[in-house]
Amino acid sequence: MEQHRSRSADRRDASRATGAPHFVEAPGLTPRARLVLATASRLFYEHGIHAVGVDMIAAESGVTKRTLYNNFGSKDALVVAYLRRRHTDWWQRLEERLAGAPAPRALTLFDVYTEDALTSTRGCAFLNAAAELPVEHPAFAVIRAHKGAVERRLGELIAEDRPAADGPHRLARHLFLLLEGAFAHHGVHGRSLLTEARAIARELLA
Amino acid sequence: MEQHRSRSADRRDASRATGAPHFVEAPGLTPRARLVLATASRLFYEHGIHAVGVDMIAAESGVTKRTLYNNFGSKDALVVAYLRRRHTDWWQRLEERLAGAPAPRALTLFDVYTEDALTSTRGCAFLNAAAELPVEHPAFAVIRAHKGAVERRLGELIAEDRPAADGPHRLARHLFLLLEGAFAHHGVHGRSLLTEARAIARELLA
DNA sequence: ACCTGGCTACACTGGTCTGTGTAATTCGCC
DNA sequence: GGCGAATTACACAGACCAGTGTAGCCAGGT
Repeated sequence: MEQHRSRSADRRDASRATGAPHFVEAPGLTPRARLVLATASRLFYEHGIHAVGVDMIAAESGVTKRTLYNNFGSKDALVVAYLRRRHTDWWQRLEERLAGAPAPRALTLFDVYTEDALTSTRGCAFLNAAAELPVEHPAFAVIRAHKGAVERRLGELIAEDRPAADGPHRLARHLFLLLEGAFAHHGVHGRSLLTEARAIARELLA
Repeated sequence: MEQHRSRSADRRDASRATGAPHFVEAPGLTPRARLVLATASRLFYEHGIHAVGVDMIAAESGVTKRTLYNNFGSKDALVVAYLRRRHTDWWQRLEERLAGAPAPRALTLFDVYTEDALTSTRGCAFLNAAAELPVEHPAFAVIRAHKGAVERRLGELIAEDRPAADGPHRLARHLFLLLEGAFAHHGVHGRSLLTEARAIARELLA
């Protein structure tokens, strides 16, 4: 299970090493591979990882299973790619919104999360993946890295909003808990508490 | 898939109908059925529902697969029983703690959650189940009912702590988000933020 | 004209999944 | 002792699972 590196993975590494520009949208991926990854993302998120087989992904992509395996090597690797890409896409969107956002910019995090919540009823892809993957799974590190990055960025934004405030750490944690709680609730009830969480956060930041 | 009612399910209903006393510990369940349910609870929680097969549950219980199916009828029904029981057990424990708890009793919820978090690293069984089950699954209603009950109870406790406070609803939601966020985080990082969440909650209640 | 990399088509492996059929056996209870 | 319910032992079905092997097609670049 997953002993070889795929050709496109090698290609990606090569482009990184030579400093060639790589795009957020499918860095070094073959067109078919991009298709597969997009389909897998949709299905994994919508139905869960265990519930979606590689046959389904290939069929839904209009691609042979062979192509899938030539590009990603294993289902586990595809899951990693899914979450990695989900993170980079999300992060880029966050930074775009942050660029022109008014203070307190910490609220922008709530806005981006709210955007996500509007187009789905399955909550947070990373929380869901963590719930059904064993901690030894290579994708688990991606999940932890994502959540850690979000929490860290939130801390930075709060420190920037109130430069010499007492206990920015605690406030950051407080807001992070509100975010996670609202998103977790969204996964259960299909509707979000993010607007409420945002309102609470605004009061706390005032 | 799941068209018949098991004999023991009929028996349980009968005991309810006749007003016979039923215990929280396995109401009307056969000894073997109790064993199976206990094993299933442990395995489902530890490894996730999709990752655990009925063969594994039967083997781990030292019971034939036939016995499992004679008692529960289907895996789906076993999952429902798992979450139902998890709810009733947890609820009973909560009410016991609440009985002799000092004000503000809303904090007791955090204490019970913290207790749970001490003995595991996989977060909330209900959030995890919601993450990997389709919304049409019969167990999903159990999950929603559980979370709804917790949120409602929290509202009652807050209303009791501060009888005429302004916006008890909002405060209840605020504390609920803290709870859920802390437990979700626990599922990802294996360590809990519940002590921090409790500290924040105590300040909010003061 | 040739070569190469991406892709298709398709069969196939070995394993696991939920669920069933059946006959023999044990257990609790009257 | 005997009745009936619970359980065992075990084989089996049919679907699905991740993953592989192989041969050939096709397009772009040189």
